[in-house]
Amino acid sequence: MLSLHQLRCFLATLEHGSFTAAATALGYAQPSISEQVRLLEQQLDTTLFRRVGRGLVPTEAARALQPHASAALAAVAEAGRAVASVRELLTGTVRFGVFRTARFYLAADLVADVLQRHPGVRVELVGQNSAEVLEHLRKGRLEAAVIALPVEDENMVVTPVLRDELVYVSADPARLHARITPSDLASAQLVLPDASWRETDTTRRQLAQAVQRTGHPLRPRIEVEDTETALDIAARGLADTVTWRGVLHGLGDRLPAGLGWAPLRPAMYETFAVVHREGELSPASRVVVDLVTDRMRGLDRAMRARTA
Amino acid sequence: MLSLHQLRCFLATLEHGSFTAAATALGYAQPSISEQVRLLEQQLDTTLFRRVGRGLVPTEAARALQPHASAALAAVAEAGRAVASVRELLTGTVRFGVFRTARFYLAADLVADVLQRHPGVRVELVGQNSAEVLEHLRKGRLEAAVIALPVEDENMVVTPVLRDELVYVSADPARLHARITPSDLASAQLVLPDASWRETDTTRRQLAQAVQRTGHPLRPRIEVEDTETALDIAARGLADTVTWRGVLHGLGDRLPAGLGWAPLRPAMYETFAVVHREGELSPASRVVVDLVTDRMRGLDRAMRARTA
DNA sequence: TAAAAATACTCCATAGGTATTTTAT
DNA sequence: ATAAAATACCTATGGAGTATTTTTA
Repeated sequence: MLSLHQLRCFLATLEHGSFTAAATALGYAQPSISEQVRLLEQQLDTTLFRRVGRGLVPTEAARALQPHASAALAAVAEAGRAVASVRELLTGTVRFGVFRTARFYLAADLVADVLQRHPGVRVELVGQNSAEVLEHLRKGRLEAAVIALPVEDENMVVTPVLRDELVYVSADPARLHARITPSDLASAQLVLPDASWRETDTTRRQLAQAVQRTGHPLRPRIEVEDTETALDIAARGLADTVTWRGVLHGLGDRLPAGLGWAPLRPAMYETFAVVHREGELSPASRVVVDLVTDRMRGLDRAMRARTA
Repeated sequence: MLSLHQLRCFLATLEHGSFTAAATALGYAQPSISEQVRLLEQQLDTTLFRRVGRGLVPTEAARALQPHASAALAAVAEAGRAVASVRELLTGTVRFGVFRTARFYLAADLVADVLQRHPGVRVELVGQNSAEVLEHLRKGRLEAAVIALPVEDENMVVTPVLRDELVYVSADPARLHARITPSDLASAQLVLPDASWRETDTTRRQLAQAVQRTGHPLRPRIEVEDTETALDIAARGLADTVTWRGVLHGLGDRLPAGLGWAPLRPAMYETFAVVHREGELSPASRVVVDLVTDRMRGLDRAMRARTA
């Protein structure tokens, strides 16, 4: 089969007019070049240079070959550049898995950070739910992510970055007087998010377990997908809900008016961690992992400070 | 340096999703493929496939590489096709050297023959004079030609194909009564072609030698480049000229009216030969060489028959 | 348990070198 | 006599194989 090396030797010979000159230009010995061209001629079953005296004259076949040989070498050079440009984060896509409510914690700031450092890249933050994202990590479709623990997989590198507390949210101040117990939850009219993931979602399972111990099932009156929808419904007084302090913190003054919150007792926590497979991370993922770790840890400190 | 083989292995792996499948498709053993991809990754300093479980997941770098790898392979395939197409005379240029008056012998028929057999090719019939064409052959700029002898070069394969006789041409029947001797030539008012080549042209030299022996120089009254111009001038009665019987034969009824001819005594001959360098001829030249040899030999027989 | 990648190793083709010869200017 | 290609021969790299081990679904 033809080789790029043969084409390189051929083009150098064509350009410089002799094997000797081509050899000098390419940094080889003359016999090496003439051998490569000979092989090329053999494989193409044609003469590329007439050996006339001590010179070479390109044939018609050589003229026909030239542009395609150049194109092949150019494509390979371009291939190298394209890969380098992805490697150096000048182009390409940076993909990162996130838990659904990550937008309340990282919001657009993460994307802004990435784009500022690497203006050429595309960014994809994917993930509907921690369990789903973990599955993507396992299958190799995602390289790294920030999700809720637990992650029971010894092939994953898990770096906890933020511990958050679950709180009870209601539009009715009366319902917020006391600290909320599992039996309060069992009797409450609740609206809960993550309808599609209720079986696997870790928060749901924690809640369900706590309520279960009171002898009652966890039966939310309303189920929706989105946390903000649940908060909107709670703000209308249609039901109460449960969410992370980090969400309320992240929403800030965009929190629907009239809502208040109270802690659960016993307290329920969720820990978020940056997770990726063992082994080398791509430069792109490395960048996002570092940024997310920083941001989430900073947020963790900020929230703990507010509690203290 | 990157190799086409690596790119082929990479693309097959990308397409089939595993080294094993790629190896089967390409007809190699699995370790050979994974080794090639490993080398490619090393040379590009990037990971192309994440080894996840017993499967492979292409990275962003792999996606960036793919189109360029395909382009390189396509260019190489195209290179092979282009060369083959020249080799098979489907495209490309057929170049052949001819003496200046060849058009009277071969005319457009040769070109018609070539184009009929090989409709895709370009044809170039080049040459102003046998001496110039021989120089082109020596320098390798031409592969084959039909020119006037002598060809004194042991590296050339010389195949005589037609012997032609020089004749005296005049518009004045009185000057054609006798057979023309060198002293007649010496005293005649002559128009001769090949003005630019008078030093090297073999016919000129033959004529000059014969006239020289009478003690006079050959001093044509008029010199032009083109044979037909010389004949036109002769037809106007401005001077007599000398040309080949083959020219008159080739012109047929396109010979300017009023011209007649007479043989020279002693007779002077010129032999035309197909000439090419020793060694393999390209298929294109082979075709033209064969066609020209056939046509010229046929013409030679026809002209001898007319003389007998 | 099955399927795929990785590893270890052996073998051989070939790229590349040096030295020399041939050829043509 | 010079400059270039061709030839001869040697070495080392690396591509391809088989056999085996490791990993994971």
